[in-house]
Amino acid sequence: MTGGPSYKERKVITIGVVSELTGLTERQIRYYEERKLIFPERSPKGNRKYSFADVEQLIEIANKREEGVQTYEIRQEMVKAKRAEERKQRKELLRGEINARFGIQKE
Amino acid sequence: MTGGPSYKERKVITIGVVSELTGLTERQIRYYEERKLIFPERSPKGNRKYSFADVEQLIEIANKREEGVQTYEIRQEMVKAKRAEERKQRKELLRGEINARFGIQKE
DNA sequence: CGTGTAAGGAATTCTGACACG
DNA sequence: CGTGTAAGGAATTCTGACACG
Repeated sequence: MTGGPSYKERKVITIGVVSELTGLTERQIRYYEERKLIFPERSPKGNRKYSFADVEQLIEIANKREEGVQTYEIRQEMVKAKRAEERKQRKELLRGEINARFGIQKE
Repeated sequence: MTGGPSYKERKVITIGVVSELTGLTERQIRYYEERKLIFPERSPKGNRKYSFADVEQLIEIANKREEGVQTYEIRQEMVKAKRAEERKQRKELLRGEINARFGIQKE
């Protein structure tokens, strides 16, 4: 809990390197951003920077595209997964609060 | 044991980003390479690429430089540390071989 | 020794657009 | 829809060198 995001999440990789790592063209990578499938940060002067997690996400996207899945569908899956994740988070938070007030000694 | 070097060791970061991350100038970073304190890889077209481990190494170098330690001395420390590491490795390897031939059932 | 800087060139990245389908 | 490409400009990176000390 000290140094911020881990190596996997730090956004430090330029688009050219991401292209090498994923086999995708820069055009494709920028397009997937336009379709909200990937969210690079920007350097001070506006260059895109990606994390290893982004690279892995892009590889998954590439696989789905090869299977003929459209970017819109991939986007829907992502939104759905994200909502499920949030539900889980809220549930755990709630369980924690309940335990803090009533828990443990009760049973 | 599958996908090669981990996030920490993959050489994917360009010198400009390393400069931001470490606070060192590109000139300094290239000079420390000349003095064999750091070993970036090269992209197909010759651009330097660094790992997170390299970034951390550079931060340590920067700290030592601030204390007035010369690059030559830093280099010596690195060589020494590397040798100690190799000795440890050989020792473990040897122990493993001995165990494989004579170990365990003997006692 | 360690670092700054100006120099010139090559490679990178960016955006907006046209093309095909 | 998803991707290629040519266009023009701005920023990046590279090397070898001179400077100071």
